[in-house]
Amino acid sequence: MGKHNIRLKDLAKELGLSIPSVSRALNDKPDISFETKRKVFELAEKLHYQRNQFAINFKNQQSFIIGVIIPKIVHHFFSNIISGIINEAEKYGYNVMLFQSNESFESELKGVKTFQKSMIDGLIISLSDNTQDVEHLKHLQDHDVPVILIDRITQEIDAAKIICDDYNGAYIATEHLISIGKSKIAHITGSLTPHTTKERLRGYQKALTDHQKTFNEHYVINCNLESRSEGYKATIKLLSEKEIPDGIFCATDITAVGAIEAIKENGLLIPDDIAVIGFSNWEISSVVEPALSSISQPDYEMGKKAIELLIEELSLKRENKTIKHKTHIMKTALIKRESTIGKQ
Amino acid sequence: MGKHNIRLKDLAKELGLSIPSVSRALNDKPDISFETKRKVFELAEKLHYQRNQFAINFKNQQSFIIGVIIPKIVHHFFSNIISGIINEAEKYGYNVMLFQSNESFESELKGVKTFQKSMIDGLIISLSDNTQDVEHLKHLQDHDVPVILIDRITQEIDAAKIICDDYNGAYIATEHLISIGKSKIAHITGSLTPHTTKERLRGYQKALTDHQKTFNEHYVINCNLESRSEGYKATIKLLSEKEIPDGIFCATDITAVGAIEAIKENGLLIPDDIAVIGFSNWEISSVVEPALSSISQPDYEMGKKAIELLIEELSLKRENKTIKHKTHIMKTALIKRESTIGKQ
DNA sequence: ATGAAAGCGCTAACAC
DNA sequence: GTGTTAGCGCTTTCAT
Repeated sequence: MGKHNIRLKDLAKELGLSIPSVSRALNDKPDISFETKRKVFELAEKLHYQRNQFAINFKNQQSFIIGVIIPKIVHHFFSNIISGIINEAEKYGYNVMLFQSNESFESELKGVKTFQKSMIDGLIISLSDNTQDVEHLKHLQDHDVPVILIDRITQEIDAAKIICDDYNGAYIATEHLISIGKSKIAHITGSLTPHTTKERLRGYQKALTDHQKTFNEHYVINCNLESRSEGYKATIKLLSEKEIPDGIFCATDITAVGAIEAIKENGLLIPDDIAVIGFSNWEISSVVEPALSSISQPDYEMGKKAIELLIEELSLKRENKTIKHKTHIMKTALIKRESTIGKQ
Repeated sequence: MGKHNIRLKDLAKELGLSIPSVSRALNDKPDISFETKRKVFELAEKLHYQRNQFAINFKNQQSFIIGVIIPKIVHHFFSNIISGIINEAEKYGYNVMLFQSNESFESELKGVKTFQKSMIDGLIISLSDNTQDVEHLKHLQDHDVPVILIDRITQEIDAAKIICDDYNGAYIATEHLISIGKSKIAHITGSLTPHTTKERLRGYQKALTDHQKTFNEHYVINCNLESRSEGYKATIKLLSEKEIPDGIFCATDITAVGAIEAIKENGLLIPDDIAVIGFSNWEISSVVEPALSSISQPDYEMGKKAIELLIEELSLKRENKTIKHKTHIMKTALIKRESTIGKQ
């Protein structure tokens, strides 16, 4: 900000008052005469006085900035989370500083470090896929900065966590396929390092066994979950099985789009021959043909909740109370579309 | 950040040195003995000393924070811009504070104000659709905070601007329709307040006249550009014209998806009966059937360029040189898909 | 090469 | 009610 700004000093001189008196007036303290207050406000208004926040932050050792680190911004799920975070943070007077790790652990590390330099009051982070070590987060905690983990969590650290119920989402997705009469259900998944994919696999398996369907390990295919062509290739592989599946639960919508492509190309009908369901309920799921059934995640609400938990910890900290870190599990929902229930 | 942090004072006492000496050592100043430097660094390392950035910001009256305000985060175009901004800002050691106006002028105003309180070093902003007045931005400039306008710009203020060539994008889109033999070309657009839609309309018209096609004002339909169903409705209206168009240029991809839906429902063939082209080249454009031709915008690069311009102005400011605000126009590109050229 | 003193703008503690 | 003093942590003169 510019240097030639009005300071308390200037107001004080102009009014023949002391600096603290002007400060008191502007901060609406009780022990100051109404008349002085009026004069001070008047002049401050006239000269467009603006508090120097640097001085205040320095004095209070508080920035009113919340740091947010996510793997990537250009992603429906994460941008919705951010949206929730920003809108909610504003209500509490907090600003949001954003950084993306691009799924790189080194980058994440760097982000935490620069945030620390910027003296953030708290951190909300969704770990990169390549993050194993969480010393950087513990280090923040040691410096009294609350850390909230969101979606991409880890059990390696004692902190507040927000996840959506990937297990249950996968369970109801699989159960839905069973409910429409499918029994040979495949699962396209990705790296099983992240908590989310692990949980989705677990939900899928549990739904199968709960409904006396056999779990066939040939039916679980791993691929890059961000890529449509990978979903396509994975499905081609499934179609080459001696017994081809009659239902596919994909861990992401984009792979499901690839799956649909592959199935149609092979002259099979969706959902009659093979039903498909995705996960995340992106915009594309209603655009693809047939429209894709999916599991919706409460992304925006997760962001909102993250701020709530952070604000809570922040105020507990302020009162020097002990903090019991909470874990919030948020509900997913089944969105039925043509790829499972056909044209209605 | 925590209160119980190590200060220069602590290091100084421990080493029997003065505070300035320790400061000099840590800042690697020339006028300090190598031996002292070594000792200081050693102890700093051992005690995990961390500069108090609040003090430094206070002293320098600089935050190394860049504020970014965009209409909405959950939007392919804007999230890509942000991505470019953040990745590029990092290279220069700047952090990015993000805010969304949700297309509300009041909200935008509030965002600028809280950013100002957070002492941002510069602002990159894409105006809300409802912003007419730009006093809030001029006010920032008065306080020596450079402002960069991106995509949603205005001529009401003298500041650096980054836009993509909407005019030319619309021109080549329309020309492309003409080149595949279409002559009755409609345009689905939205509110003409924003610079972007105005330019797209202008490019469309120019391409028509340049190629001796008649401009029919019934062929220009206004609707909400964010909504697929609005695109659908607009197209239905076009299909009720006594002479229905053989090509539609939609100002956004999502309306184009609605258009495709309407055309298919009416038993017409794409592109044979009616060709469709969108604008922005979202992810959905390659998922819809037929795949949608579109105009791609260099969103990520626009974000990157915004930082470059900002950094440039910032360093000119530092040297007290006069700043000549630049306007950067970035190229769009034609992406041909089935909706205009059919299956190849 | 090092220390002493001053100051960034503000607020809280202490006087009167 | 208002003024005086001090201090947040750091850097930058100015001495020596």
